[in-house]
Parts: sequence; structure tokens; C-alpha cells
Amino acid sequence: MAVSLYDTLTRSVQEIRPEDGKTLRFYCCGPTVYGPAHIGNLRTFLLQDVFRRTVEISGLPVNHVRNITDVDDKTIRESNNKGVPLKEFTREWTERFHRDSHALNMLAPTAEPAATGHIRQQIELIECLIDRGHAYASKSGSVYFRVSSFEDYGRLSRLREREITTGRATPDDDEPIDADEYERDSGADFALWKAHKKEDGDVFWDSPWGRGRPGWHLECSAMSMAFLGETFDLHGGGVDLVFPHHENEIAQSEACTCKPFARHWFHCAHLMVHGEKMSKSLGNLYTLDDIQAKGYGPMDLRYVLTSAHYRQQLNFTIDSLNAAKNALKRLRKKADALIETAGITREAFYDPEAIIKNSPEDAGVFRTAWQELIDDLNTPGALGEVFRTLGRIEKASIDADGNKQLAFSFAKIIHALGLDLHPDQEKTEAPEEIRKLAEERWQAKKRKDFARADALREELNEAGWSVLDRKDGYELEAG
RNA sequence: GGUGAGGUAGCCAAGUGGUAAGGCCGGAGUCUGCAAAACUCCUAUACGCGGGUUCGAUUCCCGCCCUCACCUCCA
Repeated sequence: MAVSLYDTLTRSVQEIRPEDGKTLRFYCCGPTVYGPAHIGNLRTFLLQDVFRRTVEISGLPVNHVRNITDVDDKTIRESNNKGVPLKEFTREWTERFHRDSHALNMLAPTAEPAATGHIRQQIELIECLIDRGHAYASKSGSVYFRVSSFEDYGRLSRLREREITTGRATPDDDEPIDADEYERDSGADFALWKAHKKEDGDVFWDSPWGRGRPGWHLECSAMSMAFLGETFDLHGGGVDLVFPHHENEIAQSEACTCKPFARHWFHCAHLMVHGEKMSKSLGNLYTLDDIQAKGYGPMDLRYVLTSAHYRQQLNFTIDSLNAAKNALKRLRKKADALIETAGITREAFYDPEAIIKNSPEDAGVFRTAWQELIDDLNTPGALGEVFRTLGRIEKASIDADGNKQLAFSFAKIIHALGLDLHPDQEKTEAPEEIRKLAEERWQAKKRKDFARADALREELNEAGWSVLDRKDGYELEAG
């Protein structure tokens, strides 16, 4: 059974099947590496990851390509501000992005091409477009795509009737028109190649039109086609990319190849924070580090970000992290119980091959959750069904073989959602004096000097540590 | 102004033409010197407003109110 998604192109839910019948070719617009990714960025990548995991655990391989935008206005500006060479600057943020992605249990893409690594392909694409009369070079050495030459322009974003020739957000916008506005034949035309400017410093490449750098939209066309072919199965990104980015990608690509570009489009809604748009000025732009500094784990964030449908704006709140933490704890308990009664290892529980081998195609008892997932990637629906199913199987006694199947069926859903129920718990080691106090309290407790024990507990609490008594011992926990 | 999405219990969030999943919170109990954890159980007459269609609408249609997003480089 194929996984379906809401396809922006047809505005309807479509089964996403590989054109070649073997491998799903999936391209995602990756991050612009000029700073840490915020939770909004991460949500999009996370849901793409859930989609890929769902497809793969259903038995279909995915060729997942996600680019790194390592040259554009922002990367150049910020690296200049920092006085760091562009390459070094973007490498650092790329590494940070990898760290965050890994922490969030996102599978690494099959390939992760960088824009600066594919200048030649981009120049070739421009040459093709000029040859075919879809692009023109300006006096200054920039190259623009002639939107009017591409009849289908606006199909994806449905803005054929829109006013797209002004180049301004609103008619009463008094902003002065950008200098290169005068270079274009039409305000709707967009840059394929940007002539070198002083601010660009040593960031430039030689081209048939002189020194310059590629325009933003171009890299995705060049790299997706280089890695996945002129036509591929699915292309994804945040909703904001529908126009102009994806619209322009289609125009550039199809004008050159005369073949359909992406067969389906997968867009993720934005998230809001505490009911407001996430923005720097509101001070509500969270990164993974911010979340962790508040005492939550990456999995808590992952749970929150998958707890709303991808086409729905998610209202992120700190409170929701608490809910996630507790819900995850319950899932972990259930997983432990299922793993134990099934007599399988924890490794097997997280091993995709073991899961595919040992779980029914429809996920057996968990079929309702699986159904939710493959039907337009309804992650909150799936989560709801998981809990409901868990509640129901509580009472039913099942034979050993059934238990095994049950555990792997559960594992299938958990794997698709990408939830690591057993993250390494990095326990902060308590300082010497804290440990001493805790030990003292334990001794006091043992000789039933409860007044003393409670006083010490209070003291430890004030120092920011809680004592959790166990059967025959105790643990210290920060916070 | 144009286009699109949405308004479901204290919070988050699915879903449906026949009176509505799930999670969190909350409450009770077991356990525990205390605290926590864990386990069990429980709770709420929640579907923005007004019309219409229908035997019946939260679900379809119309109008209104409100929120949010996009409209040239923001996932």
C-alpha cells in the first residue's frame, strides 16, 4: 500500500509511487547555513523525515536528496559581519545543522549536495535557458529568467491571475525599487545569475557572463536534476517556498528539459509560538539548544513537532514539551514491556530490517495507526491510535509468537515516527559536596533520623538537586 | 486588495452526515517515614455565530465574526 500525501500541484491527496517502480526519488530544499536552524525549520525537515521513514519501513527504498544552500545574500552578509571566509562560515553552520538533525533522530539524506559544489551544473542550466530563449543577460552581467516565455508559470501557486509584475508586496509600498529592477525586462523576471558586487568580496565564480554567483532558485533545479534526473517523484519544503522558489524551479527546469520536473509537491505548514508568529523581534525564535537549555530532550521536541498534522499550523508552546515528555515516558514503558514479553532485544526493536521481517505489512494490531500514517501522513492521528491500541492490548493475552509480532508492529509505527524511546540519558554528575550531602541524608534515613533526612533533602532541593529514593539506594537529579 | 488555511473540553490535537480519538493537566486509590517515581481507575453534556439542505450536521451549502499564512529570495 502506497503512502499518500496532499499534492500541492493537484491540490488533492495522491498516492506517492516511484515512477520507476523501484526507488522513490525525493528532493528537499535544505537549510541556508548562516545560523542555527530554528524549530520551524526543523519541523519541515522532521516531517520529511517521517515521510521517508514511513515509505522505507513499508519496504520501498527512498533516494532522499537534500541540499545545503551555502552561498546567498545572507551567508555572504553574515560571514562578512563575522570576518570569516564564507566557506569556513558555512561549514560551521552545516556541522551544527548535522548535529541538530542527528540529535533529533533524523536520517541523513542519501545525498546532501552544496550549492557551491555544483556551479558548473548551474551554469550549464543557464546556458540551456539562454539558448532556448528563456533567459537573457543584462548589461551588468546578471542573467534573468524571462517569466513571460514560460506559459505554465504560476501553475503550482495558482497565481496566473495575480499581479506578479510589480515586484512589490503591496501597491502602496514606497520602498525604492532595487537597482537591478531596471535591468530586467519585467519585474516578474528573476535572477539566474547575479553579477559580482563589491559586497560579495571574494565570493564569485567565472562564467560566460563574467564574474558572479548563482541565483537562489537555480541551485535546487540543477542539483535535483543532477542527482535524481530531469523528472523525479517528489519535491518538498515549507509552504513559503511554493512561491516564488518552487514556481521558479519548475520554470527553470521545464523550460530547459521540456519534461515534467517534480511529479508531486509536498509542503509543510509553518508553526507559531504561543499563538504568535515566530520571529526574532518577538524573541520567540527557538533553536534546539534553547529547548535543551530548558531541560527538554531532542525527542521531546520531535514528539511535539510531529503531534500536529503537517498541513496544519502547529502552535508550539513550552507546555507542550512537558506533555511530550510525559507521553514519551509512557511509550517507553510500553515498549519495554512489549520487548520483554516478546523476548526480543532492544536493538532488534529499532532495527528496520528486523521490523520489516517480523511485522505484518498492515502493522497487525496497530493497523489503525499505520493507516493514519500512510493516509496523508496523519501523525497526530497515528499517535492517538497507538495509545488507543496500547490500551486495548493491555488485557488481551497473546501467545509468544503473537507477542513478537505485536512488539515489531509497535516498533514499525515508532520507527516511522522516528521516536527514539531510549535516548542515552545523559545524567549530569552531581558535584562532590552534593553527593556528600546526599550520602549523609541516606545514612540519616537508614537510622530513621527522619528529621535530619528531611532537613538534608530540603538543603539539596535548594541547591537545585532532588533526591529520588529507590528500593535500596537513591538517585540524584538536577533541577 | 488577491489567494490559501483554520476556529473541537483548562492546554495541545485527530475525526465524522447519525450526538466526538488520543496526549497533557486535574482528581481518587495502591505503594512510600516524607517527597518523587510507578501502577490502577476516573472525570468533563468540547465542535466560533446566524441561517439553509436533511429524518438527522460538529461534519454539506450560504452569510457573518475572529485568527493565521503567502503575495520575489522566510522551512
